[in-house]
Amino acid sequence: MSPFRIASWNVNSVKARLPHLLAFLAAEKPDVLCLQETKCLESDFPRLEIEAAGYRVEALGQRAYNGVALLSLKAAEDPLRGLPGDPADAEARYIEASFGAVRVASLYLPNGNPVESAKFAYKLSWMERLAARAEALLLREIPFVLAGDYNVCPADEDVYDPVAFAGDALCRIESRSRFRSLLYQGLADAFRLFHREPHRYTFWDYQAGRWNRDEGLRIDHLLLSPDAADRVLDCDIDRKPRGKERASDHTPIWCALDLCAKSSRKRRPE
DNA sequence: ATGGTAGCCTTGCTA
Repeated sequence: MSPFRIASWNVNSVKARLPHLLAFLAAEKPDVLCLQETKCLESDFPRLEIEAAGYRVEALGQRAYNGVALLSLKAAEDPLRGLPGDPADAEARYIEASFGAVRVASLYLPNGNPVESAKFAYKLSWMERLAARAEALLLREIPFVLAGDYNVCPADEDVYDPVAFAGDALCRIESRSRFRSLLYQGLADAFRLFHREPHRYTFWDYQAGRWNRDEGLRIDHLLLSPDAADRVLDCDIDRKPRGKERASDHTPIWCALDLCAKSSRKRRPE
């Protein structure tokens, strides 16, 4: 059986990016594509065009900002819309569903700038809710992937100018320590399982020619549960979509899982 | 050099 491929892409408006999105689906044919910053209500989602390309749509949206979705060749099962832990949080930043044996989340973590504002506190509390969700999923002992725009550069080597970004919410120690906590819980940063080199980015600001100078940030991540990490075959960043005209400021990251592989992982006792 | 760009049912906000 061929590998199960999962990609994640912050498209910065699914309507503005529809031609590039359809081209990516046709060229790469991922089993699941996680989208962030769709920036539209579910009722405005370009569902017909995506379904005509052979993909199912599970979306959580709001007007103008945020918005996440799961596009998949096979139907999503048992979807969860919204990150648990705060009933007052109305921002459309998390959607999760099962696709056969693997569970996948598409998440758009709050940016958190400026750090003096309530936005930073919201970011940190959102990360703690994500950790709680990860713990609940880990107890299931299933392969799962938490994919998306984390708005966290895990280390200085993931930033083109770490000095300039030292105080930025994407690089602050509070953000990095919470990201590391997810790893200490048992999740694996899929990209770093296969690539040790510094300065590999997933985002380049539209301003100041950052793309042409390859001055970017690594903020889009695929975090794998132990049972997913046991089965991962490869992971990489696909820079091609960022080089197009009218591109998103982010480019896709993907991984391939061998779901037929047996895990040798010891189960927790009953 | 306090700019620059892109997308949003916009005239500022978010990134």
